[in-house]
This record gives sequence, C-alpha cells and structure tokens, in this order.
Amino acid sequence: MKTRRQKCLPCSAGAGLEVVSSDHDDVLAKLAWAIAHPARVRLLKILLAKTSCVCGELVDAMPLSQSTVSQHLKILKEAGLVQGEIDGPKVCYCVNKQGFDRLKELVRDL
Amino acid sequence: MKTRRQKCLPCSAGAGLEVVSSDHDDVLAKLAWAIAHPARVRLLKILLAKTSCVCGELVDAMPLSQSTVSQHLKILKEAGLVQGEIDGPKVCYCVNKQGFDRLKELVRDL
DNA sequence: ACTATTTATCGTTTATCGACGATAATCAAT
DNA sequence: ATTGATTATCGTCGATAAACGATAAATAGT
Repeated sequence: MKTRRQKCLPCSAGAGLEVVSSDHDDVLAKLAWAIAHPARVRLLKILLAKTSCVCGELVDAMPLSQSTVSQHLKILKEAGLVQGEIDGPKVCYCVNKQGFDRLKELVRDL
Repeated sequence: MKTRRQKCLPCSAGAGLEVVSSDHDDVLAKLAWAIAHPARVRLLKILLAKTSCVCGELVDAMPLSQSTVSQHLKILKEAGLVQGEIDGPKVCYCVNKQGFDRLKELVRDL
C-alpha cells in the first residue's frame, strides 16, 4: 500500500534550502532526547504534577530499580530539565523551569 | 557547587503519585525520540519550510550520505512525522501534519 | 565512631543507534 | 529488455543506551 493521504505538490517553489540550518537544532535534539524515553517522560510528569520536588518516592513510583531511576534523573538533569537539591541525606528534585520552557518554546516554534 | 537556583518545597503536599501514569508517555517518548537527533530536526525543518515536499535534494542539503539520510527519513516516517509519496523514480516527502500536530500538542500539554 | 538511610556511581551485559559503502529495488524512457 | 536515475535496504563497525546488582558516598542521629 503506497501511502497517499496528503497531497504533495511538486518539488519546485523553493529557493533557499541550505539556509535552514541552525544550531538550535542541536539544542532541540538534546532536549528531545532527554524525554525520548517513557521513564523520563513519566518522571518529568510526576515532578510537574507535584509542582514542587520529590525524592526517593520517584523510585517507588517507577517500576525500575533505584539505580536506573537515578540514571534517568541524571539525564534529565544534564539536559537542564530537572534540578536536584540536597536536603539532608535525601535529594529533592524539581523541574528546571528554564530548561523546560526552552523545550516547549523550541517545539512550539517548529 | 550544589545547584541551588529554584526554591524546593518539602516533599509533602502530595497524595496521588502513582496515578500519573499514562500511555501517552510512550507516544510522546516515541515522537520525541524521532526528533532527538540534529539531522532529523534539520530534515523536519526543511520540510516544514518548503511547506510541500522535497526529494533527494534533502540529501544534498545534508552533510550525510544518501543512505544515512534515507535512514533518518525512515525513522521520521515510522514515527508518523513525515510521509513519503512515490513520484516516478523519486520519492516526495512532506510533513505528516497529523503526527506533527500530535507532537506539538503533547509537548504543549506537558 | 557507628548505624541506618538515602542517593550516586561503578561495572557488566545486552540491545540499539548512527554512519558508511555496497547492493538491491523501483520506475521512466528509450 | 536495457539503461540511467533515484531511493531503500543490507551488512558491518564503533559508540552509546538501558537495565541491573553491588558498592561507594553523604548525612542525621544515636
């Protein structure tokens, strides 16, 4: 079955083409990659839902081992979507609004 | 340096926590993964800019081999972000509005 | 100093990505 | 049927992701 659902106009009508490049591409790709795993989407949603931060409860809320959750949190943190704040022996995570807004902005402006 | 930029409230205030799950998570993760590579972001942007579809010009616009570009296009297609329409020996790609809108919606509603 | 609790990191295994060249497949036109 | 042009797929390689258990690191409280 040859996919045919949307009318495709002939490939004329174009001039600039190689101008589209941007290093925003890398930024978006990195942010997108951070949420390119169901576990990380879930973690982000949990944090967003609680508005404030949570700690090892995240582990209990996930069907994954502690070390795996920790790893996913690290990835989210490195991408700038999440922040961790040390609170005694615990660590309190919350959404990094700046990075999170950046992600939404970059997707919105696509 | 202990990151401290956003005030984190104590982890109380919560009741529901494991309720947050959703299989939208998987959908978003898949869509995000599709644009989790600079080359695919770029391809998507090119297609968006031309409003209509392009073909092997995509290869010329990218600093990658034909096979690699084809592979990225396949990933975008499988994610439902792009469509390919056969036009003679060429293939004309265009944005799959339905999937693309879904992505934007899921990110917006985060 | 020791213990208990919590989180991060290490080391390992398995699976997948990203890139390429080479090859196959498809179609128009002769 | 063959050729030429275009695109997809295959096979391979190195690099990285994802998961886990085990261990280390940090801290509060005896």
